[in-house]
Amino acid sequence: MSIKLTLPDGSLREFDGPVTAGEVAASIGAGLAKAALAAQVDGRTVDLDTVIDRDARIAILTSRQPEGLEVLRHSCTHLMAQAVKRLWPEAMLEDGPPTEDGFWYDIKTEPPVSPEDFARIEQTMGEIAKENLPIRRRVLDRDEAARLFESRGEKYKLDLIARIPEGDTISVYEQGEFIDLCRGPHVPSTGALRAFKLLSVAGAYWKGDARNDQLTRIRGTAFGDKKELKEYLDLLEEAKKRDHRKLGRDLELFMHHEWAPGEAIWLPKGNTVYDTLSRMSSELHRREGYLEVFTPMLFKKDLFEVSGHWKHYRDDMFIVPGQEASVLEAPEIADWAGRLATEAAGLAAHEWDRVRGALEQAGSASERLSVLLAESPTLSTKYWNLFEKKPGEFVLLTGHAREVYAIKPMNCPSHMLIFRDRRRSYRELPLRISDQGVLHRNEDSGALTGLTRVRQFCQDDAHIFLSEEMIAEEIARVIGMVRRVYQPFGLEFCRVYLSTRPEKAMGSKEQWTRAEQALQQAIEANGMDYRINAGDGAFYGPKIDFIVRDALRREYQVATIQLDYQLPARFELKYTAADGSEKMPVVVHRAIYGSFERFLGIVIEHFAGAFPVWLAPVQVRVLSISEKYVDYARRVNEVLLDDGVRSEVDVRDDKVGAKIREAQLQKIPYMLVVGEKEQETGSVAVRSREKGDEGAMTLDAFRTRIGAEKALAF
RNA sequence: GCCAACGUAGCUCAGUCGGCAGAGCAGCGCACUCGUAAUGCGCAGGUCGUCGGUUCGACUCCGACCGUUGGCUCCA
Repeated sequence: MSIKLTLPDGSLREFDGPVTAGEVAASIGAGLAKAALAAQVDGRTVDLDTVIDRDARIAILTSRQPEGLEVLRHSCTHLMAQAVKRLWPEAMLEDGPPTEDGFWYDIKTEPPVSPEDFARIEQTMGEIAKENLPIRRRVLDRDEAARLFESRGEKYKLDLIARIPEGDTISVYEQGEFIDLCRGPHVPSTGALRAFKLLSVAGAYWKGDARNDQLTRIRGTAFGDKKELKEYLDLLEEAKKRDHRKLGRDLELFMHHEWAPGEAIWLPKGNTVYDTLSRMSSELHRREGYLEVFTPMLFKKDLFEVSGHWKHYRDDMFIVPGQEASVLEAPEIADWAGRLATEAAGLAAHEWDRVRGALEQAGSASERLSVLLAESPTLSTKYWNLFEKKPGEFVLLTGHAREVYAIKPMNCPSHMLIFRDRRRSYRELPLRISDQGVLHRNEDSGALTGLTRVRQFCQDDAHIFLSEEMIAEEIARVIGMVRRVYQPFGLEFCRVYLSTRPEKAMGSKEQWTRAEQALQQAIEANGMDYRINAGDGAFYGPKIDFIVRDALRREYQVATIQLDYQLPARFELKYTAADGSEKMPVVVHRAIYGSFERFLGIVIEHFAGAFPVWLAPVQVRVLSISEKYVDYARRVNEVLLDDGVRSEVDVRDDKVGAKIREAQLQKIPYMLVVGEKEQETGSVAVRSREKGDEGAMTLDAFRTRIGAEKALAF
């Protein structure tokens, strides 16, 4: 019986009988056989020793294909686990998958593995690789598997086995003394693993639950060869150099303070960049028919009760108790303790006796006040507005107890109020309301990082009120805007995700289907590459997320467009249709930068702090060669300032080399060196950040040049 | 919020066994008046994150808290 295999290039290979994937690789070429790590048979990734006994499409995987690299990394995490078991025989393994850029394994050791152990582990990994142990797959039944891992004391593995669905094949992979429960596939032997590196450790909970055991997640990465590994490690180095937190400090863009955790303090230069982004965005939105508004930061909680945030989002909101309560400081506590003690002396005898008895046990003013309020019903009734909230903390209510306010975490609720402010006509739709208001979200302390995750931020936010028929066209417009916004930054578009109806969703299935189709239509009209995230939509509507890639090819989710059927219903929004009937609009939430803070963080790293002229906080620095030319340098600076150029002047007593060095480190796009020659001819010697010395030109010529380059980019 | 590590001058980082707090850069002053990535000399700079405990004595050991970082969870 002959077997016909189709290769990826379409060519056909015939074999006399069943063959392994490895044999197919060998029949194609010795080089391929050597590089082969696994194979794909009819789209399924399998081990090289898998026997193929029928006609199929086959592709041999090496570390060049993403699928091959994934197999390599998966095997590498086994290699690491084996090394850890050799060094810590009592170590227990949990789970160890490959990831997008490496792998990790959750391991329980006592004490936990630390980065100091990496060198030893890597060395042992190298030894095991050198032993070139064959990696073999075995299929076990459930009981055999359970007995095997039971005997090895791998209690987490027993749990994994128990969670494998009934009927699924249970397989283990064996290399030397090491056996791991694994679906596979894997590389043929440990010798195929040559280029790997351990990177970090972090705590991880068993099954991701804080109540469970704390495991150590050891992360590492692996590549097909040492060169690729080095390139990746260099990329990590480069990313570290570009870290927006470091550049933010070095370039004096923003700062943080422990008294404002999660909130950036924008320094003059950072504020200039921020403001530039903001102005560009406002201008674009104006041209696109958006109406910008300015709305309160503080609302009574009633607004959020209507919007649903009070119920669903309260934990993430900052609540402001109006003027209703104040916590007493020590002197006030002493005051109140004294005042109430005086009054207590005039109480009825039976009450006073009890209070006096307890007072004798009390030491501090805080304890005395606590006793007075607890033991005397008369006093605690009279001073109902004073009470002990927790031991030692006294709260004084000063009135208006019902007026609780909250700081807005999103703009949408206030925009609902704007729509509802008067009767709306179909002629006004789509009504586009934009808002760069300040938002606060009380993010978990452990989640905060630089500008990436903050508690205070602004968005280039807008809400579009429209009818259902308008959705496809309007979304297409928004997508057009999104592309336009990223273009000047040089951020590369990768793809979009369309997230569809989740399990728990509001609104009818038909309505969702219509909405999803409208979004899909808009995406296709823009000719964009997209993937569907089934069931990942918000409960109130489907959404589109945009992914971009920066200069280091790192991917970020930035813009988002979400359809919402819930808020219009909650706020009972309506407009008068052409036929005189009343209809409920649909709302589109959309942001393009997303948050200014996060976007700026991405942009800082993307440009490595070397902003293009139109975005640079300082566009020009004029450098005087010596004291004699200070006046001329100042005049040049004035002229540029009058032109609207962000220029400054360095007239310190320092060598020009030192001034250049400093301006270069500050990543200022243009340095204008002025000395005797320039002063005499009314010119400037131009040095650009990228090209270095460009020679002299007249000041007017430079003004023309910088004028063109500083124009806002969209 | 949870786990771990970290917190010393504005920044980057030393600081031995518990015994007087250190460097480079930045800053300030003076001299030099300079032509494309660091001129020289000098001065100043510290509640060693905060509070408490142990000790004759704490930057150092212990505890709590605050903050940062990495991860988890969350969010999207």
